[in-house]
Amino acid sequence: MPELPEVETLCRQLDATIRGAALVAIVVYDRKLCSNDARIGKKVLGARRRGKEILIFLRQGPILRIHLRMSGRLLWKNDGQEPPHTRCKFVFDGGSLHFVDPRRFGTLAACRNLEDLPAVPDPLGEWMTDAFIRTASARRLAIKSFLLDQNVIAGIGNIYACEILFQSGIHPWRRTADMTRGDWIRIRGAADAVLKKAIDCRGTTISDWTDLYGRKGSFQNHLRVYGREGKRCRRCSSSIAREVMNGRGTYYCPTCQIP
DNA sequence: CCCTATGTTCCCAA
DNA sequence: CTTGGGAACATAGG
Repeated sequence: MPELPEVETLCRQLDATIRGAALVAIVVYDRKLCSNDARIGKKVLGARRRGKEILIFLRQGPILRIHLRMSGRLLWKNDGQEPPHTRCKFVFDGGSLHFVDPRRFGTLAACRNLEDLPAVPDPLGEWMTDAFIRTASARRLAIKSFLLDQNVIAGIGNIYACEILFQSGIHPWRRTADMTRGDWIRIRGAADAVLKKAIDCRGTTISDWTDLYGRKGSFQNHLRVYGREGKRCRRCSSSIAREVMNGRGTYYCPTCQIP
C-alpha cells in the first residue's frame, strides 16, 4: 500500500532497470484495468514519480501512468514466473514488469504530455513557501487531513502523515488555522527527514509490500507511532493513542503532540 | 460473523 | 463554499 517513499523506491529501480529497453507489449489479464492487449514497440526514456503515481515515458509515445492505490505492487520478473493477482504485465526486451494488485483498486492510464497532469507541490521539493503558508492558514481543517489532501501536497499517505506529525510534535487534530509559522517550518523539516529516511529504507513493509525485486523495506523498524496503539512512546513512555479521522486509523502520542 | 487495511472518489449533511 | 462522515470499490487476514 504504497505512499511516496515506496513509489519513489519503485521509480528509481524501474528507471535503472528499463531505461533504454523497448516496451514490446502490454498483456492484460484484468479487463477492469484496461480493455485490450497492446503492442507498443517504443523505447523507454525513463520512469519518474509524480505524487503517488508512477510515470513511464516512452519515446514518441504516450506517458504511462500507474497508480497502485491500496494493494498494488510492481514486480520485475525474468524467470517466466507469473505472480498471483497479476492484473497486467509490461513485456520488455529483457524481462517483464508485473502489475500485481489483489484488491484491484489500482489504475493504469496514459497521457500525452506532462503538462496534461495537475501540478501539485511535492514534499521533497520547495513546497513550504510563504504563499503556501498563507493559503493553508486560511483553512481550518485538521492538519492531518490537510497533509493527506493530494491536491494540496502530493505523496503523503496515512503512515507518513502520522509519523511526520509525531516528529513535528503537532497533534493530528490541530486546525490548520491554528498553526504557527514555526509549526509549518517543523512540518517541513519532519516531512523531509521522515520521507528521506523511509526512502533510504526502501519503504515500509507491514504486511506484504515489496520493492521491484520482491524485497521488503525496513522503515517499519523506525515507526514511532503508526501501528503502535497502547505501546510506550519512545520519547516519553506515554501510551500511544489511536483514534479514527476521516475513516483512517490515526496514531499519536497524547503527551508529545500538543493540540 | 466481526474488524482492519500504506488510497481515492462520490454523495450527503451541517 | 468548507468540512467531515459514510459508503463504495474488492480482497485478504486476524
